[in-house]
Amino acid sequence: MASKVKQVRTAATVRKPSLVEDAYRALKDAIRDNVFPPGYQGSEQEIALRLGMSRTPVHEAIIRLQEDGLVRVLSKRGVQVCPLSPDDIREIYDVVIAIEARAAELLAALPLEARSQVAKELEEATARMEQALRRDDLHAWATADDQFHRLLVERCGNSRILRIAQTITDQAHRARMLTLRLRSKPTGSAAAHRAMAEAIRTGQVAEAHHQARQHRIDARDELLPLIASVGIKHL
Amino acid sequence: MASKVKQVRTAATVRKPSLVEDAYRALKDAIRDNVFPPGYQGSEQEIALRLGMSRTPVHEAIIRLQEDGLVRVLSKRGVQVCPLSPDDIREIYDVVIAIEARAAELLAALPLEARSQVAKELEEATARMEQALRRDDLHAWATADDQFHRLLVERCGNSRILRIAQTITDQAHRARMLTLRLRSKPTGSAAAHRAMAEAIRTGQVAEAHHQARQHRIDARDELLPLIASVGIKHL
DNA sequence: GCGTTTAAGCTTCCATGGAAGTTGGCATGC
DNA sequence: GCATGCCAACTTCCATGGAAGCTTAAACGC
Repeated sequence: MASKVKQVRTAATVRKPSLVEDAYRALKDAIRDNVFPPGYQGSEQEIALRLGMSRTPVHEAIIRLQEDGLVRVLSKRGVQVCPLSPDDIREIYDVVIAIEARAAELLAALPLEARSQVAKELEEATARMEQALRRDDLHAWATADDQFHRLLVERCGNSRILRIAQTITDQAHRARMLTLRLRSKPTGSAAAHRAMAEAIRTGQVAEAHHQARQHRIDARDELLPLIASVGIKHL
Repeated sequence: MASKVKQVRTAATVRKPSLVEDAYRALKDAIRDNVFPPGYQGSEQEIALRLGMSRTPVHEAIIRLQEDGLVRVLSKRGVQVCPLSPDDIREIYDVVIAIEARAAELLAALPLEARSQVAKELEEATARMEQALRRDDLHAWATADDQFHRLLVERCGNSRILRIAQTITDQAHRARMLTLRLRSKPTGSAAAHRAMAEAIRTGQVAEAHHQARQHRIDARDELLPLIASVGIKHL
C-alpha cells in the first residue's frame, strides 16, 4: 500500500497512551481538583470501577503517584490521598526556593540572545498578571503566574530541575488554590517578577538568584501565617 | 496466649518487606554496582528469573525505578539502564548545588544547640575524610564524604530535600565512582567542609549557603572537564 | 454488662495466561 | 547481490483469580 511509509523512530513518535498512563493522569487531575479530597481513602477496585478499567493499570498508576508523594498506600487497607500539613507547605517552599533560584541563575547565564528571549516571555506573563489583576480576575492571575514560574524552570535547560519543580508544584496545587482566595490581592508579585526578568535579561546572575529566592521567601512568609491563622491542620 | 500483646500501631511498626520492595532494592543496588551496566537492556522475565520471583513484583519495581530516573522501559522491547551523558552530570550538579546550599542555610538557621550538634558531626565526618586521605584509602574517603553530604540533607529538617538529594545521589553514584579514581587527590574538600561546618555552628546563614554552593561548584568544575578529557560519551 | 474470641468481608499482593506490539531473520522475487 | 514482505520469537501490557493480611463487629463465655 502506498500509505505504508517507513515509520522513522524518533523521540516525537506518537505513542498510544497506555491505560496506566491514562489512569495516572486522570488520578492526578482528580487529586488536583479535589475530586478526591485530601485524606480521602478508597480501594483500587473502586477507582478501577470508576475509571472503567481493570485493577492492574490503576495499581501501577498508584505506584507512580506514591513515588510523586501524592498518595500513600496503606498495606491491605486502601490508598489515601496525602493531606498537606502546614509543615509540608514549609518543606515545599524550601524546595521551590532552592530550585527556582538556581533556575534563575542558569537563565541569567544564558547567551545574550537566549536570555533576552526568555526575559521577553517572562515579562509578557507578568503583563498578563497585571492585566488580570486590574480586571479582578484571580483565576487568570493564577494562570499567568503559573506560566511565569513554569517558564523559569522550563527554559533553564535542566530537565531534572523541571521535573522536580513540576512534582513539587503538583503537591502544592491544592494549597495554592486555597490561599489564592484567602490572601490579599497579590499586587507585589508583578514588581518582583519584573526585577527577575530584568536581571535575567541583563545577565546579572547573582541578582537573578537573589530576586527569585526573595520572591518565594516573601510569598512563604505571607502564606504560612495565613494558613496558621485560619487554624487549618491539613488540606 | 501471654505473648499475644496488643500491637500498638506506630510509625516504627516493622512491616514485612514485600517482594516489590525487595526487587526495588536489589535492582537499585545492582545498577549502582554495575551488575547491570549503563545501557544494559534486558527483559523483566529475565530479571524475575534472576531474582527468583514472578514477573509482577519486578514489573512494579521497575515502574518505581523509572520514576527515579534510573531505568527506562522501552515499550515491548525491554527495560534499559539509563546511561549518564556529561550533560546529565551537569544537570545533576545543578540540582545538588541548589539543594545542598538550601539545606546548609536551614542548618545554620537552627537553634544554637541543634546546629552545634550537627556541626560537630559534620566535623567528625570531615576528620574521617582527612584520616582516610592520609592512609591513601580512597574508598574510606568516599564513604566519609558521603556521610558528610548525607548529614547536610538529613538534618536540615526537610524530608523532601532529603528525598530529592537521595534520588539524585543514586543517579550520580556511578559517575562518582568513576571520577574518584580519575581525579587528583581530593585534598581541598576538607577545608571547604570545615568552613561549612563552622558557618553552621556560628549560625551564619548566608555564609553556610555560600560555602555549600561553592564547594559543589568547584567539584563540578573539576570533574566535568575531567570527564570530557577522557572522551567518555556515557556511563 | 464486659472483655475476649472468632469469623466474615474488606483490602493489597502476587502469579499466571492471553492480547497486542516490536524485532530480526529468512524466504522470495528480481 | 539486494530490496521487500512475511513470519516466528520475544516483549510489555492488561485481566483475573487466589493468597495473605487488616478491620470490624457479631458471637460467646463469664
